[in-house]
Amino acid sequence: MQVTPELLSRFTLLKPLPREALEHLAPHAALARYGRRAVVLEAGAREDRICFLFEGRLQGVGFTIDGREVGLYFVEPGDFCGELALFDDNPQPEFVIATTAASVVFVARNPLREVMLQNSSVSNVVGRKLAERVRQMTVQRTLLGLSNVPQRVCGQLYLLINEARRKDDSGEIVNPPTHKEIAIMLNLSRETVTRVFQALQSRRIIRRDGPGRLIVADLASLRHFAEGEEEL
Amino acid sequence: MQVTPELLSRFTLLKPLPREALEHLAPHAALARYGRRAVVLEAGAREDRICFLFEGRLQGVGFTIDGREVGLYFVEPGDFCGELALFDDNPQPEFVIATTAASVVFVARNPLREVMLQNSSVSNVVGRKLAERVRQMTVQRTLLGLSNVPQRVCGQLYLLINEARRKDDSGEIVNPPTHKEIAIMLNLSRETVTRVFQALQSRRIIRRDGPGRLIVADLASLRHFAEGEEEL
DNA sequence: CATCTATTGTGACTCCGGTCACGTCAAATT
DNA sequence: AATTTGACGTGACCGGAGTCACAATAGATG
Repeated sequence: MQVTPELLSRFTLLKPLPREALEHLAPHAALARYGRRAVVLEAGAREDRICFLFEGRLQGVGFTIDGREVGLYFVEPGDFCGELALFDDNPQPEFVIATTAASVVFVARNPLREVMLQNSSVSNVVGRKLAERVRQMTVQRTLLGLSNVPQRVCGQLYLLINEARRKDDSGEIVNPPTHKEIAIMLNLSRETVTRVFQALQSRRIIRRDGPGRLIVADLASLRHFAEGEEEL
Repeated sequence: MQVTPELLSRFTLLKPLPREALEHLAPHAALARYGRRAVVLEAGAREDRICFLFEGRLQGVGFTIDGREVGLYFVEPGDFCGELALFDDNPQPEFVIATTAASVVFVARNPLREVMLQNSSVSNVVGRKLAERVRQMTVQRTLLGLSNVPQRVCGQLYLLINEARRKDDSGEIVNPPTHKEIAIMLNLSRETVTRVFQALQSRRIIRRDGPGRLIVADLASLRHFAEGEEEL
């Protein structure tokens, strides 16, 4: 499907690009839709395109030798993934899977790489974004160091809100990940996540609102638990 | 202390640089020595220099809210750290600590950034290196997904050998990390790591050789355990 | 509407790694 | 040489998360 420069400019990464660069990229971009659980990027493959998420939610997923799933990161609308292909020709290290129905824009690697190299301000943006991902991974890894498991879950929830947008004292997460998807991010079993969610719901800290919305009613309390100032 | 272009060119990152670039950088470089446990880079600080490790071993370390140490990565001689400062002005996300006495070369951020931007082949190299770090973190995170703990330790040992150099069927690790330093990489207690090491030693798979050398006598067996084909 | 499938909810049991409390040992420091 | 320090070694105990099994939903799908 045809992609317009306007569509491309709606992504924060591409927004600062000059008009001409966007027009150069548009012919090499394509829109795609995926159903829940579909594989968007394949691990081990030499992907020749970068994936920009328009709507839905993606998750980077790895697999241990014994077949256990490992959650690496979530991709929120407006963000992108598979950007390692811009830097070298090594294969994509992890799978990227749609956790909900999702629509994405693929941009071919080489044209984007050209734009990046020609325009130094652009390579700055891409580099910054990659650096940001490293920071994100560092935070996520640090979460795993928490020995108190409910604390870990609260911390993850808190991160999820920040990745979306956070209002004053409450937040909502659209297309929230399933318990299992959260569990693999935190090296926990699905049941444990369920139990923590139950505890949070009974304390009116979180609440489900229909199918695709999770509402954090009491963000302050959530942060308390995430920071270990109070035990669940 | 004064640093020569020759010294700089001994680092794999800087090796491909043209002579003139190295001469441009040399005046902005300084050699430094650190004792064991010294802090080389400070978390939260806006470090204005990149750290190249000449000899010794460094470890990236984070801290959880409850004060627990989290091991993020090891830095081997020839490698570097603190490179995020090349991409943006955000603070260094984690501490970097010398796990052994170490000598490092600091290169000021701005001159290196200039060299990187002027010479597109250089920014390629730096970008590749950052991408490689993301892959490394992904592998490390995947290790944590293993439910079998001895397997996790063997996998880490195997990574440590690869980061150094690996010979046919045995390898050695100079300046091996302490049990505690390995433990925080794997979300384990120091005692657990000790017990696994004991098991590996009694099976003649690993062996200590003096203070600063750990010898992997049977690399094939180590890999077996790392891949879960045999249980410890 | 009926059926099927995936997600969520919940209890019981087990086990294994953390914690604690030591002891040992080697290396650095005085 | 004596002392101190930090790393390594090891046992006993215990708690808590994984696992298993199953029920109850809720969404998809025909």
